[in-house]
Amino acid sequence: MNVTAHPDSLTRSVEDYLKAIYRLSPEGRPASTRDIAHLLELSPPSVSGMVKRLSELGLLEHIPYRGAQLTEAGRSAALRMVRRHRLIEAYLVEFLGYSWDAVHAEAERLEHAVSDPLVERMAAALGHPSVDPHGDPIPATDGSIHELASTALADVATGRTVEIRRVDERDPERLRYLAARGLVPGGVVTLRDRQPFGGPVTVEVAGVRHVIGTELARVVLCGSEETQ
Amino acid sequence: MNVTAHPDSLTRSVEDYLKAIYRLSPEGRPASTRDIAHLLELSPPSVSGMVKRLSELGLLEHIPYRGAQLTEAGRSAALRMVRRHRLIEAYLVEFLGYSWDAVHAEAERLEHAVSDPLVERMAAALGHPSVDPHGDPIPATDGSIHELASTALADVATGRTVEIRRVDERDPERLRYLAARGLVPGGVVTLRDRQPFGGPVTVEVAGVRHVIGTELARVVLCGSEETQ
DNA sequence: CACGTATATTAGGCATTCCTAAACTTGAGA
DNA sequence: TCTCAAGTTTAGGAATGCCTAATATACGTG
Ligand SMILES: [Mn+2]
Ligand SMILES: [Mn+2]
Ligand SMILES: [Mn+2]
Ligand SMILES: [Mn+2]
Repeated sequence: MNVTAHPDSLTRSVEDYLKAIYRLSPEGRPASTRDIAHLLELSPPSVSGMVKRLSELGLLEHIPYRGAQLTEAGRSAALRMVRRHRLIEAYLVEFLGYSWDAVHAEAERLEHAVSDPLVERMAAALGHPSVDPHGDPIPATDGSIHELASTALADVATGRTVEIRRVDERDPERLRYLAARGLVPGGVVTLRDRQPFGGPVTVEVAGVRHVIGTELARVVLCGSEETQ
Repeated sequence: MNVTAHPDSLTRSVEDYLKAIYRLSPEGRPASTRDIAHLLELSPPSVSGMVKRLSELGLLEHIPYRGAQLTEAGRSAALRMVRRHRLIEAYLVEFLGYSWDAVHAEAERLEHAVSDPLVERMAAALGHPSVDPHGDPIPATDGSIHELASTALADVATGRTVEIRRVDERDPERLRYLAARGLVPGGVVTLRDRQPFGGPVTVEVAGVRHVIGTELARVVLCGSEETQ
């Protein structure tokens, strides 16, 4: 009803559900119970129950057996959490010596505990950055967000030179592996070889070649235009 | 049983109960249900129930109708929270431009969300301070804490000059009032007058006199030895 | 020592958030 | 069109953490 409703105090669970559903609805397509359950590491029945409650709260619309879709209120609450999460990550790297593989777990808890003023003080201390340490764009306070078009490293044409834009933040080991090879946002890579049948790609970074499996090459997103 | 038990994940509620009971047991004397309920703004039956659970968890000993007393495990968990709380307050003042009246509410939430490594990074950034912005001593990681003996401003002898050591942190308005008059830790005050029958005291700070009501003068703690 | 009040506990209930097992719906393929 | 597997929901239950109302205890006072 009240689209601009200020969700005075959503619980940690509710906030994480909204964030998950936001993440699973790139073009506003409804998110499935199964995918939400998988992302949050919960059972499908738990998700069914919560989705029902959130729809009663006006945070999402639910068509049984079809999926859940955020309302404007839900989307704005989700973006508020995404902003917090990414600014906290940036702050921890910039001011507390964290490495990019350790910040996600910390932010996942802190995002629910910080106040709005604290988030804005961190943003100011950082000079209002536009992306977090993984290259993910940071939504503005009004909920606007600039997603840059990007191509998975797995899909870059052979011979093409591209700039890495963002990397999936969730697996610390994967992040350490990538960082050790210069595969970080801003890094420039040239795709040298691609093996058929979903085989690995060979990339060149700062003159060094690395063979990267498909699964990994799918979570490294690159600028879709060549960067030279 | 396991005295050095690492409380792997106490809930926010449990952590706040332990902190409250620690605060209410200055010399290890048991804390009453009533006092715990008052400090946490909960009903006495809620406290009775939680105290029973915490004693089953080995975090405190409870003699029904008499009171609750922390075990070593409970005390160490409480001190861990106190360390977090006070370091967070110090960090917010030092690095994020917070004033001393705003940090308590923020720390009350953040203390449950930070990781041990983050707390230690904040401590290092601060140069391992010994007191927080309110003058409260910061326990070491091993749980040791140096409480300095102190006298309430309300009890300082007339004519005496003392240094302010610590101020109760809980009421932001009170903290602003005190700061505006120079009544902050490290501030030097001379007690000029005391009205009888629990009347106000007159103090001199940096050449200016202020009349301070008894209730207020009781939460301002001063060095028990003269400082000058 | 009995009484009454302050304090504490027990009884019973509700909201939240999770679970497993059972029942239901959907839709793709036989 | 029928079948059935995958996916979803409902049913039922547990833990946490809070509440109010009722009951029990402790202790100072007469
Ligand atoms: Mn989270
Ligand atoms: Mn990130
Ligand atoms: Mn707290
Ligand atoms: Mn403090």
